[in-house]
Amino acid sequence: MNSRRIAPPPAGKASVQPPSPFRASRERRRDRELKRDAVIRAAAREFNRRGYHNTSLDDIAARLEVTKPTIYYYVTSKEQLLFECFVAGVEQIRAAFREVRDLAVPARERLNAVLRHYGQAVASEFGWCMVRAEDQDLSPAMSRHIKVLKSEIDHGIRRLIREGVQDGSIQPCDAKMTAFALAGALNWIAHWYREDRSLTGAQIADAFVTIFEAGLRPRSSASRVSARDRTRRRARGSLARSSKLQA
Amino acid sequence: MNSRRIAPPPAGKASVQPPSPFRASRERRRDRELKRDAVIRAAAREFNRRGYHNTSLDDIAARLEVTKPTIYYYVTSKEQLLFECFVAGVEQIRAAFREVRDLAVPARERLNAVLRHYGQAVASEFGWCMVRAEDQDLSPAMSRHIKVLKSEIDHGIRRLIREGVQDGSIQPCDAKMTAFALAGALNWIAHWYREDRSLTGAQIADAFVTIFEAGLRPRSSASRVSARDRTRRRARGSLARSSKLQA
DNA sequence: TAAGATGCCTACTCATGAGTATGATTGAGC
DNA sequence: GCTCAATCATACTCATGAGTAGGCATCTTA
Repeated sequence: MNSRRIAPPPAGKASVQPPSPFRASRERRRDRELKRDAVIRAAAREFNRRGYHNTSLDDIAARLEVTKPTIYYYVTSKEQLLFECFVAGVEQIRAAFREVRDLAVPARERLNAVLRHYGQAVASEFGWCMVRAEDQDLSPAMSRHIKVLKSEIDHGIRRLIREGVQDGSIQPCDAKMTAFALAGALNWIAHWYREDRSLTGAQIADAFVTIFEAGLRPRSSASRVSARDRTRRRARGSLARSSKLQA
Repeated sequence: MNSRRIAPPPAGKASVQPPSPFRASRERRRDRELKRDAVIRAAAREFNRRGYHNTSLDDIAARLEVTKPTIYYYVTSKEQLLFECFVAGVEQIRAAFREVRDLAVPARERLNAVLRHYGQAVASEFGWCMVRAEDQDLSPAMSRHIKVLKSEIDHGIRRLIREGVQDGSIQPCDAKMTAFALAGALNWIAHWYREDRSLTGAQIADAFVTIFEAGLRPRSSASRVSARDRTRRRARGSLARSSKLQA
């Protein structure tokens, strides 16, 4: 419920292990905000590594080389920790919407810009919390708050899609389902990006936008040769059987 | 580790509350398999409702109108319960691959068929478990097993994409990223389908396949009017600013 | 109808982890 | 140097929930 917001992660590659500001110097220095941010960021990292329920506050504290009560000095509960991580991630996406709102370009380009930022946010250190924060893990109040934020983003995407259909820059489609598909593909990055970090968040986002734009079906220019002619005939296949796949 | 597999859910709309076979009749009947399936299905439902960690075995037992030790009579641990739910979901997708393998149709159509089954599986009662089963919640052995199954499906999709690019039925693209995007969009159904059940799993899957096929950019036939001409000019926008969105 | 075998329950153990009471230590301002 | 507030640690409490020990019915089979 704190209105402060975590700054986006420092530029450059994901820092491997940022030094804890707690043990930075022997004297206890008084930079509360800095330390609070460090607590939340450490929590995000641990949640990302081991999941919310499998991470104890002792784990997070150990990461920061402090003890559990110190965490509680900066935050009121474990739940709030998750919530703050969530908000930090979502805020990056909200910023993308604001940045794009007044641009004089077709809606599809504005949508692409938002999706690019979206993808990068999901690949950030807060991505996991943003995407996996379950209503079930949070109190009703926080759950409601999160739902509102999520819904806001969802409707922002739908609106851009509708505008794109209107201005002709986007293929006519069901805005709701399309928004679900786009957001889902991007959200899912948080699941596999931990294992496979061969690309940066920006590269992934770009690749996804390219895929969304083009679609699977070949464009006229690319389908000079009839697809049917090149189809491999298969041994035991039958076209009759294929009909039931449409059911 | 049990090799038995749960049958796909009974046809028709999602049954609201199937009667517990435990209290079906006064006499204790000896249909072990049936009851075991009921245990796993009940677990899937509760995990779906409240999440894995927020569901106690007492909850699941209560659902079945039995007590916790009864659960342990059919299953060795909570972890195994999650694992069985996962496998039950994944098996539906594996079946789709088998069914499609020998069809003599372009790869894009085979891919579409798989994606349709995929979407329906994710919208099924086992969808949540299949999609949200985290490695972190499971023992190393089961985690490995799950990763193998997931990877199998992932590579199956990639293969179909590559075949489609080869036979000309699919737009040239990065098979790995495209597979991630498709699977992600479909997996995400498990997240929102609990709240919004206005469509059936099959309808959602169809809608998604349509979206994937078409892509966002209008097809030649649909873009008779230049997009640029229809673009709304916006008050405070500037094209100069838009350049930084590409960064 | 006696003797297992099967199915299920009552009543526990026990580890884990969130959150707290209390007090020690340090720095800032006077 | 003294005082107070900010900062952090030691050492707890306490609820929860996974898993188990042991026993009582009920059914099957001879």
